[in-house]
Amino acid sequence: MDQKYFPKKVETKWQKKWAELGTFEANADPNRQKFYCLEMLPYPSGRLHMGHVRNYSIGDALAWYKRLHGFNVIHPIGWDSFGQPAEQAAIKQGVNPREWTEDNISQMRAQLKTLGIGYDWSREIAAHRPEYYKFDQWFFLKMLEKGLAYRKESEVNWCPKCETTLSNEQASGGVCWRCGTPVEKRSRPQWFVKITAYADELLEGMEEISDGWPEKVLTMQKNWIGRSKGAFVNFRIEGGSSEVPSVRVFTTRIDTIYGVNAIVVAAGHPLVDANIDSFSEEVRLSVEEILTEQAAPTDYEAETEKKGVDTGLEAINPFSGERIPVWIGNYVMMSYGTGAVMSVPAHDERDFEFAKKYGLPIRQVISEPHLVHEHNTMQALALEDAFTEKGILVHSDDWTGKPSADAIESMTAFAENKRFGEGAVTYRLRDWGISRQRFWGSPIPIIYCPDCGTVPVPIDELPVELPESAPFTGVGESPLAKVESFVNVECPECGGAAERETDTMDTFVDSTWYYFRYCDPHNEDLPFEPSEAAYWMPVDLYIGGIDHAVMHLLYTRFWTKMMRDIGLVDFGEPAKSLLTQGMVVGESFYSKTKESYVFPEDVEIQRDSAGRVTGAVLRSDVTPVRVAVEKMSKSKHNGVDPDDMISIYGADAVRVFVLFAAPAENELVWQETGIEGAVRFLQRVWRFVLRWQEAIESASASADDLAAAGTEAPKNSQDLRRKTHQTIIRVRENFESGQFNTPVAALMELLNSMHDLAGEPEAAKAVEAAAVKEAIESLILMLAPYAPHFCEEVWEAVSGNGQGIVASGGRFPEADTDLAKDDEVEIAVQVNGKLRSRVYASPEAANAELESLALADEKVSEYTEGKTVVKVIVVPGRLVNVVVR
RNA sequence: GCCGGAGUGGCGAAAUCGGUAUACGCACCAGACUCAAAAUCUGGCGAGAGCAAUCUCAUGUCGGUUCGAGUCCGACCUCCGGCACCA
Repeated sequence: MDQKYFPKKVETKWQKKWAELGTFEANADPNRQKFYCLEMLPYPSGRLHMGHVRNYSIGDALAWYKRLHGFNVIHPIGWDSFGQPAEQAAIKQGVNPREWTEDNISQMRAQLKTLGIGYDWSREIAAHRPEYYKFDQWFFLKMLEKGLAYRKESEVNWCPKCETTLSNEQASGGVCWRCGTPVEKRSRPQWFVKITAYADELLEGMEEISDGWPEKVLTMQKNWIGRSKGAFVNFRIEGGSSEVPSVRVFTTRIDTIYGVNAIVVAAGHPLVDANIDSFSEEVRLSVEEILTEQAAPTDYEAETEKKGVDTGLEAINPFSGERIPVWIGNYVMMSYGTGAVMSVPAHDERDFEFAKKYGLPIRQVISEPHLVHEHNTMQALALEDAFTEKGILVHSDDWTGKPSADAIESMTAFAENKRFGEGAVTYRLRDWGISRQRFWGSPIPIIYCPDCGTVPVPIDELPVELPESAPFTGVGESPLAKVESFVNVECPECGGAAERETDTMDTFVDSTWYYFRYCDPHNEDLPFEPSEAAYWMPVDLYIGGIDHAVMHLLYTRFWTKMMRDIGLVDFGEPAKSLLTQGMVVGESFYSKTKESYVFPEDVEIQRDSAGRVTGAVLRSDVTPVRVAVEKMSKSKHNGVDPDDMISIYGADAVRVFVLFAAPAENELVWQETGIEGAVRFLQRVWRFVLRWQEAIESASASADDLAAAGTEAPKNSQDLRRKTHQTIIRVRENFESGQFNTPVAALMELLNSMHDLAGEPEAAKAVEAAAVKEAIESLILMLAPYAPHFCEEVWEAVSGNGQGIVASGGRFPEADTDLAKDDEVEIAVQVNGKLRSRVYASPEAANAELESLALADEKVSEYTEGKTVVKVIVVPGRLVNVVVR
């Protein structure tokens, strides 16, 4: 241990040692309890950003914590290395996507090693390598076999000028990213995976994981799946083409059917197609307008006004026999449900708005129970708003007077009997489209033969490898379609000339099962050996951004169930618990005059006397600058390069800071001054240990002697031991509940107490030195998850063992609850709920004792004098509240 | 627009079970050490009133439940995430 703390030196030393000793390599061992700590797979952009640092620091802290508890910890990493940026770089800069990706991975791997995250590098995987994507293809074929993969027509963003498919990002703002041409939607055949077959199971499985997953994530998934129980009802159409004699709607509220004032269909509904020639000019124009509007990429910001047009057709309400108009509305989507709805304005908000706008009749058929009588006598009541609750039916023939729930049941049965409808369950969830018209992804292993049709590539011919390169023009068909040697192939069935599928898979496919692959990363025959996965899986803690709450996490839950059904695993939920971390944000400065983001060093921040930011100006010309806190990015000049931070402050300080600064779930505002506090803390620990090193080495007192000294020990030592053991309890509790910021605060407090209570090492008695030794060792072991290099170095100095903390038997300290007990606690005394005084008592003091102590208190009598004590509430060990009148 | 969150000192935050609001850190102020500075150490630090003891107010806003609300309930405001081809 050097006289001064040199982070770089310590970190280099231990990173080398860890690699040599294989400290973080894990092997399945049925005799040991495993712990699977997983962080979300990064996209190899080339540079680590603070979000990564945060994600991996959290994971590594927990991995260390579990190792210190004797768990067999697996903590792997890999690369989500397929995807758009590599292909974008190929188009823009002419680089080879494979080389570009490999370079990025090398850079980021080096950065991760500098950070000292304890990964098992022998398990590293990368999605773009054939040995990995072979099994994307393998899974696809398995799903095809099971009927879980199928092809259908579906829309893509299309640039008519570049004649190419665009991602939503490339089509943002409704125009092509390269040429600015307005983007259209175009239909083409694409492959889908039947996630909807697992919709109910995805809902049911939530119960199993509800303890470990944030409720908000499960709620979001629940809403995304959007299960609704209801009924299909067919409405006969009068006066239209015989091609489409009726329209089917789905409703969850069949009980409101006597209030239907119209049928509203989507512009793309077959009824519209079938009758388009008989429609008036006005209707035809509206249809076209709505279709054009719906063909543009969705702009979520813009509020779409409800629009519609009466087709002139009529539908017959099968319950009442009433004739109602058929409308076309822009708020009805062909892709959702049946593409037609029954409009019940009195009981649905959207229908209400629509009816108000077009002056359609609004008839109330559900009433609040206490108003039923009025509704039976009056025809209708002018409604202010739609009444969407369930209630009692009115004006509904035989069903009048029935409660909604009963009516829904019997009306559905009636529709089934009369064969114009049936009960049904629908989902908002749609099947997962996995086709991408791109090069940089896993090829879909399908061959199209003019004679045999769609033929799967035989499983023993996998992988279908991507060619070395392709023409990357950004124009025309996917680059892969232009590589003849790839496209032209013999049909596996008839041997005739055939063509390969040139679409590749969505990169979400790669990330659905990567953490299963970590269990057995070099398997050539199977995605993983079931026995390996059986040991390591499921994941004990999965850590990643909240932005993945729905899609990735739903896909991967689905994939797990699919893998269970093909016999690879015997469970259906891949992760026991989930921690969603917040974003890392930084202050950004936008100059209105320059219309661009400017560098922080060019900005002068103005504050009021209290220190609040009131504004900012550009140093050069004193023009105003807008200050915001936004997600870090290069273009906003508010990013921080982790490498810079590490070289200035050291990896340990960076890690301590990101974990200390905010709870993992919160947004983290990057402030460089904060990290200096982290370094200062480490340096204080270093100096303290250095000062005491000699004294604690010569301290002969063992733990037993310490215990024997008991109450005979000097007060300072007793106080220090109490603080040490209280800290152990706190840190443990916090870790177990997923709090990573508060343990650091607790450790800082412990260090402060050590300073206050330790005294001078030269004058310390054996018992005192032993108490200090206990504090130091506990502190180091508890700090190791945050600052592993630092703690390894200090541990080596105090223990004399250079094999590393875990290998030399270092374990998380155990708390002695007796030692942690306070002699005396402060009890708050309130009068009528307001804090008036404090009394001191033993933590075990009985309620009656606390009550009399409180009532005897001078301050309390001041407030109770002349009044009657109505009630005294005592919370043991906390407070006494005297209620007077 | 739909779905899901979050708002506590100058700043990051703590209080996890309805029980002493502001632990810990940053910034700032004062002092010690120093020729000086840095580093380090000591002390102060929500707002207002008061010489002081102390009192009043304060957890986005408004209202409610309770002996007691940052915490529970209702309405609102602001900001953030997701919305199926960024990952």
